[in-house]
This record gives sequence, structure tokens and C-alpha cells, in this order.
Amino acid sequence: MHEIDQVRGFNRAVTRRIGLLRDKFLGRGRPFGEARLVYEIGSAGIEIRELRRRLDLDSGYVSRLLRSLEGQGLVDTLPASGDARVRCARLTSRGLAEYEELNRRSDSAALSILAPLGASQRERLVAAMAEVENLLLASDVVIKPEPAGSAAAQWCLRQYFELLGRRFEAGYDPGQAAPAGADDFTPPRGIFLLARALGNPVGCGALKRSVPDIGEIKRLWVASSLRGLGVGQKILDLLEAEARKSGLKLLRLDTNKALREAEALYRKNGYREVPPFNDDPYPDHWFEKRLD
Amino acid sequence: MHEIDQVRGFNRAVTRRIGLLRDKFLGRGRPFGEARLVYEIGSAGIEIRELRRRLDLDSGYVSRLLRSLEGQGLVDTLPASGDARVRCARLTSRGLAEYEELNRRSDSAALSILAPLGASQRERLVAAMAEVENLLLASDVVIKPEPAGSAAAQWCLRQYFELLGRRFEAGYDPGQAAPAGADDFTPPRGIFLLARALGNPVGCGALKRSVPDIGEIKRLWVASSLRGLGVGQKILDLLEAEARKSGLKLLRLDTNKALREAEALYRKNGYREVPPFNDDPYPDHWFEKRLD
DNA sequence: ACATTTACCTGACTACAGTCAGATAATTAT
DNA sequence: ATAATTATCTGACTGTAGTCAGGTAAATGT
Repeated sequence: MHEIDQVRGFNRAVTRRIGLLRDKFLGRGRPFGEARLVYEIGSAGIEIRELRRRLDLDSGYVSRLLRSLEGQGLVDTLPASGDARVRCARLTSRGLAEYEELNRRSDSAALSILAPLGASQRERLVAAMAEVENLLLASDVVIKPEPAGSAAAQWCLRQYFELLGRRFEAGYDPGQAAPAGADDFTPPRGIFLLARALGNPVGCGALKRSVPDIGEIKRLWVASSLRGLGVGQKILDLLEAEARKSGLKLLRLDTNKALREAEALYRKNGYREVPPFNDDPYPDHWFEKRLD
Repeated sequence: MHEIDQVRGFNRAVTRRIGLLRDKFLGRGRPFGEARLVYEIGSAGIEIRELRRRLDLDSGYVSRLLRSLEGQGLVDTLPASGDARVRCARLTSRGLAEYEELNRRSDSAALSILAPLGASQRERLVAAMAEVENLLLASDVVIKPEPAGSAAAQWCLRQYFELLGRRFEAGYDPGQAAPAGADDFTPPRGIFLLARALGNPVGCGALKRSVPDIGEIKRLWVASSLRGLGVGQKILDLLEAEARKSGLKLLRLDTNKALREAEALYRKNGYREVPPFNDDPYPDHWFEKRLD
């Protein structure tokens, strides 16, 4: 199939060009593994367990790498406040200098791709790279139930509320809206789904059982860079499947006219507009869909 | 600068996603270095020196890898006909099976990216990948003088003549055209420039001194996937620089109306249309440009 | 209070990727 | 004929990346 060939060609071209650049620019003097660590520790420092999680590395290996970086005077570790088992890695001033240097090299690597191109080609390349990046992310999306109180879930909800605040003419105040706490989205009363791409949260959606047999879709949000790539559709599909599984007969939701993409998504999925079923201050449209 | 950030973001996203895929799909059982070799030897076999050149590997290292593959019964080597120093590597039937398996895995890796996406997203991804691939190639282009008789130069010229054959209404027969041999493009009488991207020829152009003080631009060709990305412009710039350096006062060229991109390029670069200065059967337009 | 889990560490080990210094035989240049 | 070059090979070596099996101390569950 022609699509597959293009993807394979892309993989080869990119691993050669980008891979070579990586070795050329970042590999100088310092092993790549160490550079990765310095980069990930960053100027703010980081808990070692978080470091392990992000880079998906063996705990012994990370430990050894940190010892090596300590030996070079780039890093020091200190116990985290609160839990004395946890340790934090921090860059020393020399480490910080190395971090800046890595950033400069990353910039140079990027520039070495852009520099030979003319202005219009640069623009095309940058646009196409953004498109590929977002679609690769979209193709990696995994949607799973998540405790509504978890840090990742809370982060998504903050993004969602901020979006509402920006979009709504009069802003958005969670206090004024119909209250819905983590309990409402916790089984068996409801469920909270989180979408992750490359491990990072990029979207969410929740189902809340309001009246027996009736469920309500809430908190459907997708990171702006991934909008229009089918992530919202997937979350909605899974929420509906969940609703069917728990025997709900009807799904309801409300939305504001400023959220055009959401409204289009609901209409496309067979939600019909109905008279208001609540008196929340924010929604302009109310929808429902009968499940069979 | 925003462009640089996008390129860096792309690099990170792609190395993670594509890099992980590579390890997951190709790394099974066989070291990546060996897999690369099997892949590069391919169904047709290959001279070992060519293998070294393409993968840019140490000769001892390649030798060792080949011994290992021989030990596994995947490869055998035999002297090349003609030069007894050169050896050819060929896949045995077991090696061929492994090669097919690698291809299947590459396909699966590509599919694992495409599969989670909807049809329109796939289309967008494939298009953006092609765009990125071509622009990355374009940004890697290096243009250097090359003996007009070399294999790479001859390959480009074949591509060029094939293009003429396709574009011209009446086809193209090199025998009918004004003769120009490798000598005409060899210093000091002329020069032949070759554009390579990732080591592979992707374009060419030649300068031929016809009358004292007058040069002629000929054989300007760019691979179709890289057209419109500034490669032709660069070749032309270098040919003009070369002409100036050797003291030419006037540059001439002729072209056929079917080669619209070329004509646009010449006009953009200050070539003015003039009456025919030769009676070749193929050109429809004649141009010249005074050098200062 | 005691067992279990969590976070981190050390030591011992492996595989992979690659480099470098010759050695040998065939070919080409002078 | 002889020297220089080319293509390949072998042996000895290095550095990087990573795994695995324990071990210690702090925190948590019961």
C-alpha cells in the first residue's frame, strides 16, 4: 500500500537526518544517556523517581548515571522534603552551564536544518513538522479510566476550565456552575477517562449518572494541538460504551455556543437538541441521545 | 525563535515515537546493526565496499558483521567478477526469508502509526510526512563538481533525458540533439555539478564554454520529489559563480516550452529571451544573461 | 508491632556498536 | 619490475547502554 511506503520512507529519512544530527550536536564528549539526564533534570530540578518514570529507565542505571554526573560536579542530590526516601536531583552551577550548552546545541541542530532553506521552504517545513508531530501524537493516544482526583486529571480539568474562561464572553467561574466533584466521576456513580500521548495527558472526558437510567457527559476536553484529530471522538465513543455497559438508557449533555467543535461533534454523533434540562448559567444548548 | 522550537519539538517527538518503534519491531532477536546489513544487501546482493559506503561503517566492523551473518547462514560472500579484491555479499535463502521478515516488520511499524488514525487523518499524515521528508532532503543538499563521466553523473543524465522524453511531445533522442560529451563539461573547458542529498544524487547542472567569453548552461535537472525547493536555484547560482570565476562575459542557454519550471527559473534570474543562437531541433526558447 | 511496599543504591554482568593497528592479496601507476 | 593503492580481513580494544539480583532505610498497611 502506498501509504505504508511513505511512512517507511519518512522513518528512514528522519532517523538518518535527525539521528545523525543528534549524535553530531549532542554527543560531543558526553554520552547521550547523561545528556538526556541533564536535560530532563533541567533548571528546576526533579525527583529521581519522576526522572525514572519519564525516561523509562532502570533504577540502578539512573543511580549510576547520577553518580557519574555528581562525580563530574554537574549534579547534586538531596532528600525531598516530606518523604525521606525520595531524593531530588538538581543541577549545580556547572550543571546548569552544561544544560544551557545542550540547549544551544539543540538550537544549532535545528538551525542546521533550517539554514540551508529559503524563507518559504522554511515555513513549509515548520508547518509540515507541526502537522506530523501532532498526528504522531494523535496516533499514540491511549484513553484509560483515571481517578478524577489524580494529578493528571486535575491538570486536564484546569486546562478545560481555562479554555472555558477564554472562550466564554463573560468568562467562567467554576463556583457558579453546577457542582460536580471527583466523586461524581468515580465508579459506580460515574467514570473519568484520560487520554495520554507519549505518557502525557492530552484530553479527558467524564460520565456522571444523574438520575437512574440517565447519564451525563461532562468535561470533554482535548489539548488544542490535537484538536480535529479524532481524539474527542474516541473519548466520546468510550464514554458511550461505558454508559451502555452500566445500563444507561439516555445520555444528556449541555454546552455553550462558544464551543463550536464540541457542538459539531455531538450533532455528528446523533445527539439531538432538546429543551433545557437544567438551569445552569453557562450552557446555551442541551442535547440528548437515546442508547440502544 | 519560534521556528527553531518547532523543529526541536519535532525532533523530540519523532525520535521518541519512531525510535521506540524501531527497537520494538526491528530489534527482535537480531542486533540492529545486523538487521541494517541484511536490509541493505537486499534481494539483489551488493559489493561490500558499496555496503561500507552506504552505511558509512568501518571496514573491520562490516567484515565482522558479515562473518556473524555467515555463521547464522543468512549471507554468503563471493568474489566479484572482474576485480578479485572486491567481494560481493548475497543473501542465502534463509537470509532472504529474514529480509522478507524485516520488510514485514517495517510495514507493521508503519501500520501501527497509521492504524489508530481515521482516513482523513491518515491522508494528512502521509502528505505531511512526504513534505517533511522532501524538505529535509532539500536542506541536506550539497552541490559539488563531479566528473561528468562518473556513475552518479551518468545516472542523473539518464534521468534528465528520460524527463525530456516524457515531456516533449515528440519524445527526445540524444542522437539528434547538439552533441555534448563529458569532455565539454570537464575543466578547463566546462564543469559538471552534482547535487547530493544524504549521499544520493538528486540533481545536476553543467557549464560548457562554447565560444571564448561565452558559456552555455546545460543539463540542469532536479529530482522530481525535490523540485520547487530551491535546488535548481542553487545549482544555477554555482554555475554562474563558476562562469564568472573563469572570466566568461555572457551566459547562454536554450530550453523547450515543455520545461516550464526551468523557463521560470531562468527568467527570474535575469535571463532575457533572444533570437535562436543555434539550430538544434529541440529548443523553443533561447536566453542569455550578461555577467558583470 | 510487624510485614509489606517504596525509593534508592551497589556490584556483577551482558550485548551492542564501533575504533584502531596491522596483515594479506589483488590491482594500478610509474 | 617495483611502488603505491585498494579491498578485505583479523585481533585487540573501548565506551555506551542496559539488565538483574540483591540490600538498606523510610514509609505504609493491618
